[in-house]
Amino acid sequence: MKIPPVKGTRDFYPADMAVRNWMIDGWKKVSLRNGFEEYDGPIFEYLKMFQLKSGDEIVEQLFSLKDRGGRELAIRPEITPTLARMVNQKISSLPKPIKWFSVPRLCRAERPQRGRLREFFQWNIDIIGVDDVLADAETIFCALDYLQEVGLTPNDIVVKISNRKMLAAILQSIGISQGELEPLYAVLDKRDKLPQEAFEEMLTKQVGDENKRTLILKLMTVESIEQISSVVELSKTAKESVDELGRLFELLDVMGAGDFCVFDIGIVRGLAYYTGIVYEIYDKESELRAIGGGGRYDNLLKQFGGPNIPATGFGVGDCVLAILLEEKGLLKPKPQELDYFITFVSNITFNDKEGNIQSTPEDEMVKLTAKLRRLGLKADFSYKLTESLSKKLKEASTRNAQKCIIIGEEFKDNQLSVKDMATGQQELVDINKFLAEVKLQSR
RNA sequence: GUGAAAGUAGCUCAGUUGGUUAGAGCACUGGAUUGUGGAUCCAGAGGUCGCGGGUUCGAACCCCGUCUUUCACCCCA
Repeated sequence: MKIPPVKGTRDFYPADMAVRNWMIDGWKKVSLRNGFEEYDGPIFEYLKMFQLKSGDEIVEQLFSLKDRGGRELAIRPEITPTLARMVNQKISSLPKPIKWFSVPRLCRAERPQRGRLREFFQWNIDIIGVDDVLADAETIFCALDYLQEVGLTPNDIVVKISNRKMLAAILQSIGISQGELEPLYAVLDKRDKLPQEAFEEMLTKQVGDENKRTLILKLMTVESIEQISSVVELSKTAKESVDELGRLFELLDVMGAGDFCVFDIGIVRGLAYYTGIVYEIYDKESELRAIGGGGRYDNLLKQFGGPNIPATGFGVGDCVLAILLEEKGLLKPKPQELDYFITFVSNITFNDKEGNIQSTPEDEMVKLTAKLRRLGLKADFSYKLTESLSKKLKEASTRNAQKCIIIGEEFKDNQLSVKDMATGQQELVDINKFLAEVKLQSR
């Protein structure tokens, strides 16, 4: 019986695995050089943990199960709640700020589409315990540090940034009540995702008052921070958060990442828990869904039963990123290589003075391969039964061997033929000398 | 979860109005070449035409269902 792979999952064949490892290794390398430490949690948690943050409708979007003890569990659709729990548990003993990263494997029971699968990897970076907008700048820098590392430029991607605190303050000064904010965010978040007409229709349903609506529509057209004050008069809080946004762009400039970043008042993020700076990273043509996004979530740890501690962070999924890098020709995983590929010539034996067979070339091949492996080198041999050396050299080529060793007649004089596969040059080397040199090389 | 389109070899695709044994390129295996790779040539293997049912003398082709993928919604933590 043939069993197909599950909807929305991927099989990682060696070539795919090379891509996945290349990407994740890059994330880890950049995280570490930006001063973040790696953490991870369990792949499933209590279902309640995800309901707490996002409500009941989210239950439909995740894979849940009941264990034999009747516990309601769910496979993690995100790692932030786990992070909150882990930090809360040790909050008093952890030095601040907490700069942690993770590359969790996540599952969401959504309908798969291009760039969105049911199982994926997500690079997460968080800074906990810093109020300063510098922390937001640092997380954005870190994301860009990686994206630049793999070759993306301001011509390829853009970070669209806004401030929820600012939006809240302005909307409240227009006359939108606290309770209306949340559903209104959901509408405003759609500005770039819907045709203008559909957007205005949604807005009309949400905001009955025409004067307010006109102001909001006008506000949503501003293209720079400076323009905001020309549309509405800023309250004290609004002015502070506009300044905060200004300071963020200053810092991003100072860090040399300013070319990637723009202000975009349409960035709201659907999620309820964001409290300040919010941003999303897109491909320049906006052909794909968001590459990643994040922002400040100052209330989340408290919501998970911890102290009132500010936090900011982002997530970048592997699916959209892989599509973008593929399109740009920037997907360059290292091919699997061998240091040595060991072959032998058939139809000879190695005899003692009396003519008794002491060993065969095949045994010598296995012996040498084992020795090289024990010395820490990547070494392999052919399982082909063919006597054709040609075929074995061909295999050495396809295996990306740097050097090919041939055990033949010259082995009787303790010599190996060592062929450099890149230059095609071949030399006779004394076997003991060869092993001594390899030993030095492997240190 | 709703609506739409697509599905032929490992990959990219051809396949005439429904007509005999479903093809090509790349990749793979063997040989040309029993001590020399990447090239070339020859050969081989690989298919229940996504799956199930129906119409028909006859189905890769038409109809229904289903699965998967993609697109538009919902959602996007």
